[in-house]
Amino acid sequence: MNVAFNLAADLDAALLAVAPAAGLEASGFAPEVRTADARHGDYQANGVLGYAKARKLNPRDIAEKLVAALPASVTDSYNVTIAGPGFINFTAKPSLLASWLRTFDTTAHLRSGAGTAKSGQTWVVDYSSPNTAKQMHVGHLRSMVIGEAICRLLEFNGAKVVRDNHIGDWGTGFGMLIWAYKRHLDPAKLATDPLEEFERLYTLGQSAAKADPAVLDESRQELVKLQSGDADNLAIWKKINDATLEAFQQIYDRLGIKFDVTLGESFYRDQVDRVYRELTEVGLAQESQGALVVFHPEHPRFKTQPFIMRKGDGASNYATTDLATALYRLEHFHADGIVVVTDFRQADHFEQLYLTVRKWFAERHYRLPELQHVMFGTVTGEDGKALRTRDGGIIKLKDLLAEAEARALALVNERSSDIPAEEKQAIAAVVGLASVQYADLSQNRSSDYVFAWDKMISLEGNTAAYLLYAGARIHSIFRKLGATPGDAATETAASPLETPAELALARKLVKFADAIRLATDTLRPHFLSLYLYELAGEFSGFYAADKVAVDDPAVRARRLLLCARTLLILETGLNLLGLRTLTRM
RNA sequence: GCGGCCAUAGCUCAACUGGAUAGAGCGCCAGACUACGAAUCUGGAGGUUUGGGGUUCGACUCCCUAUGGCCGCACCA
Repeated sequence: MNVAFNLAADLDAALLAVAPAAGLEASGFAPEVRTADARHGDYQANGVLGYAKARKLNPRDIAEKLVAALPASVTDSYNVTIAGPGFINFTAKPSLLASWLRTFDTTAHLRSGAGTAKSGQTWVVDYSSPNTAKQMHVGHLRSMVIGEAICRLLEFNGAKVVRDNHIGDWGTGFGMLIWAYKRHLDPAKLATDPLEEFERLYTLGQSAAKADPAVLDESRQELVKLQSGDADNLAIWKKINDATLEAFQQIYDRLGIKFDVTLGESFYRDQVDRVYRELTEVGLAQESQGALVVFHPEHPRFKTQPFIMRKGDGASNYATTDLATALYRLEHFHADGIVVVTDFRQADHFEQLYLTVRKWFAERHYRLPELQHVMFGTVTGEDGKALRTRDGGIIKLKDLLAEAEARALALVNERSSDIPAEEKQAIAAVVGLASVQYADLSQNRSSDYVFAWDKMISLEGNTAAYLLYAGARIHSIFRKLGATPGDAATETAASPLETPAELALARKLVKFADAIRLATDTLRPHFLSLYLYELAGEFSGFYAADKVAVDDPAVRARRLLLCARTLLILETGLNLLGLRTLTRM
């Protein structure tokens, strides 16, 4: 039997194919097959309701005609019923579930099943993108964690992904920083902890500029000098950037993030003139109060709120570099899609940017890639305000990760006394980091999220530890029985799935495809997280209900097959989210 | 002032972008280890989806409105 990876898409296509035979106008009919509440079956088609409504027809009649026209390939695999006002419900038969599980038996096979959705496409994903000369703090975490998960999802769907760290290394802040560097540098501190020193200088420059307009003016001039190639300022700038990037790399290594390119704002410095020229030529840019700006007359707000692409003093800003960046991603990477992962406060900026890019590219007949601003909410403390240390300071990311590991270690020590100390340390590193990542990924990215250690590493509920534990338990079964996950000789001996818990688990497993599709289409990894949590729950139920280590070899074999596939999908899914997994904990 | 986002169980969050009786976890109550790992599982209680209108076969979801919160708005990113 030839089984589709995505059963819902397969059913959708089947319904569409028989629509003409059932007397429907195929052009106006979308089957709308989606996963269903388990009470109703595995999949449901809702499309006849809308179709019938638009034509004032009886939806149940239409549903009946469609079902009658379905080919044997569908009716052999599903129990099909019509319910309510005209829902068509599909319940997969055990034979179909078994075929799917036998077909998608390795990560490579899962990948080839999923990898058709975006094959041949190139996506540039712009994430992390911190400003240099500052330490990474907790606010930088979401972009990294969500961005990496999105990269992996896109790759799994067959896209070529370019991970681009679009660092902020060319902004106004550098004017103040260079101003302070020239006057207040402490060489001893520069040698011992450069980032602390840059941060001190930056803060110093910032407050000096705020207090004294003359300093502000001098800072601006430092920036203009830098941007026009002044050798001294460039040398200082380079020193700052090199030291900062080195420090960032330690965090990236820890999170398992590897950028393909690090093209910060400074990379585009010699491309901004083309942006000024083209946008002026096509009539989008205009002078206003000394600056070069873009208005969007059709937009309620942006008709008066300018998109400033060159400042009054002649310096570029992030609008300029972002415009140049969009062009570069099209021309150099041939991007079909561009994803920028930043917090929601930049929503206005990206709306203006994309409006401008669309008009600009249309005027010049450039191909327009799909432009996505993936935004996310604020990380808050339990008081609902932005997360801070107890004394009101900013939480440094390296401290936060260290605390996660320490808390995880305390827990491993408490729960797993029989594991050697060095392995406990390694386990704690995985659990600690995964908990922090998963807390972010399990939640809809657009809402703010409350950072609470206890909920994050508490091991109960929708947490990384719960998922890792499910995996560790499966590994433990195979260890105990001396079996290997996915072993072909074992699996050929498997008898048909039978018990309610076996079937429920199998039903959940085949829906991996739907979770992947949903998470990728919406660029929202939490749909995958939620699925994995439900899968782990389904496995725990199965584990409690049906013993794997039974004497009957055929029963044992089919349960081992279920264990192996659960493990495969669980680990594949967690890896797609950017988490590492464990064999015991 | 203009605009954006948000408001779901006591708490933290889901609800597949308009589908069927709004679901989980924590907490609470009651159970399950001579069981392949109890970091687990099985039940139970808990809701006028912030209030009020509207759109339609159907609304947490779309529109209007009120309230409350977060955020952005001329040279920071």
